[in-house]
Amino acid sequence: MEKSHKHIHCETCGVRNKSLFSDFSEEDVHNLDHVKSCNYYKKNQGLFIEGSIPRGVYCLNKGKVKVFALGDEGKEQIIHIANEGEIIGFRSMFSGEPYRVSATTLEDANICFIHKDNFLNMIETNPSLRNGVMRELSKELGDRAVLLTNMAQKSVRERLAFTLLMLQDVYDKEPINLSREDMANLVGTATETLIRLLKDFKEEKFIEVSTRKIEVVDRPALLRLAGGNGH
Amino acid sequence: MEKSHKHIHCETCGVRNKSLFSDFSEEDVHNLDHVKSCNYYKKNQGLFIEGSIPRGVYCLNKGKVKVFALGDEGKEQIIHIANEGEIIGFRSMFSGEPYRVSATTLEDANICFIHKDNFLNMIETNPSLRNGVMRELSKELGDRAVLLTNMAQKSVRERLAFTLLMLQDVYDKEPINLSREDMANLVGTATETLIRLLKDFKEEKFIEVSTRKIEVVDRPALLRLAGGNGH
DNA sequence: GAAAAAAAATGATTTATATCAGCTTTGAAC
DNA sequence: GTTCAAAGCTGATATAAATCATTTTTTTTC
Repeated sequence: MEKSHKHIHCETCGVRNKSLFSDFSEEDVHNLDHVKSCNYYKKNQGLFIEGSIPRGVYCLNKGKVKVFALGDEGKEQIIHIANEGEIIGFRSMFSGEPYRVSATTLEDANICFIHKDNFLNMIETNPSLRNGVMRELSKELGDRAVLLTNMAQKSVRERLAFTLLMLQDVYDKEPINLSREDMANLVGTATETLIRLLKDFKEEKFIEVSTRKIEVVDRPALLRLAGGNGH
Repeated sequence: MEKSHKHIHCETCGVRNKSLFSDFSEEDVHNLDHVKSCNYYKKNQGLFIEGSIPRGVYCLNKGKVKVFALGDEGKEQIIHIANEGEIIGFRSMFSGEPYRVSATTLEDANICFIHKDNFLNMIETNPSLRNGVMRELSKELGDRAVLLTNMAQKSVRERLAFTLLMLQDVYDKEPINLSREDMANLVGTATETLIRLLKDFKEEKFIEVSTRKIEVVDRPALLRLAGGNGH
């Protein structure tokens, strides 16, 4: 169901330069290619879920993945949207705990899997990977402090502006393509509220919307809103 | 102003067993003691502030420290309360960025300082410290996913219950002793709202309050509230 | 120990946002 | 191309929580 035997070679992987494996030696890359496996995932397919035990890490070759926690009423809180080149699932591996979050594809995807033992071994023996991982963990910790502050102190309108800017970066030149529900779960609001605010933003000419696709057309305005006084 | 020359020896430090240095060899401890410096901090004294460049890490020997980010209107969002034995400030060091958060003592404190170079050197050469740091980073990242979800999805009442339980752990057997403003900045609400809810909790016999000190007397009730349906 | 300052508490009012209910459009499946 | 389910949208209403304005209590300072 989820497996494809089409192997993507790390040696020629187009997104490796964006990844934590970017400064691997030729030998390391070869070894990496040897131990990893490649899988094809359909849209909305789960990679792992909260509470289960990590078996390894996932390396995104193609496609985006949402990382989310479940609230008490089962509502998803999206913590992060992972993009091509990103490695996900390594956090819980170091802490030895079960996953604290779940991950699901947002579109059809090619994702490689590296078994825990192999990955931890690479961490031990490869200082540059290790440092990259530590840098990544630290950076994300900082990002989350900002997210938490936004969530606690900003209005939904401000958070939406912030989120749209973030999404624009993730989707790069392409239009943002996310369900309203996912977007609401990212902003931390009700779907209805999100829809109403999107309409406002559209009328205020901050964004352009065609069915579900969204494009940011007035970045400075959103920046102003997201940054400071959006009242 | 902030310096005391009373040196606290790592060899006999009472909280070292709770710290990331707990399984240091005798030699490592001796070396650590040699490179660190000890300082006395008064209540509400800053250790470092958002935007500045990390010079090293801080190891709490005595006293608690609040770690917080500043919102756009200058309101503090408290991210974490660090306790004795904790090492703080190492996150930004790995990412090479300026601090994303600030840290200030909540009470008079003894805090040791380890210079960046020395700390990074220990990380390089001491796998157990390194693994401890990675475990710590990962764990905290998981905690923050939960915090973010709480902030996005729970009511202030539920978050207060959650926060009180957390604070009870931090203060251990002692009563919680935090200003109402700090507590509000931890819960993510207005000070007035926090005060009103504390009154409710007191009337519902979940807590006992004497002036500013708070004791949890009905932990199960708070757990129920914090966990699930607090409406 | 009185005076001043800071923190805590209370009351009244407003408002942003959730919730509920119904309607419409879109895209998928046959 | 028609049918059906899911996603998107709109309107009405309720409410949790912020804000503003005072008052009271506690803590600090001289």
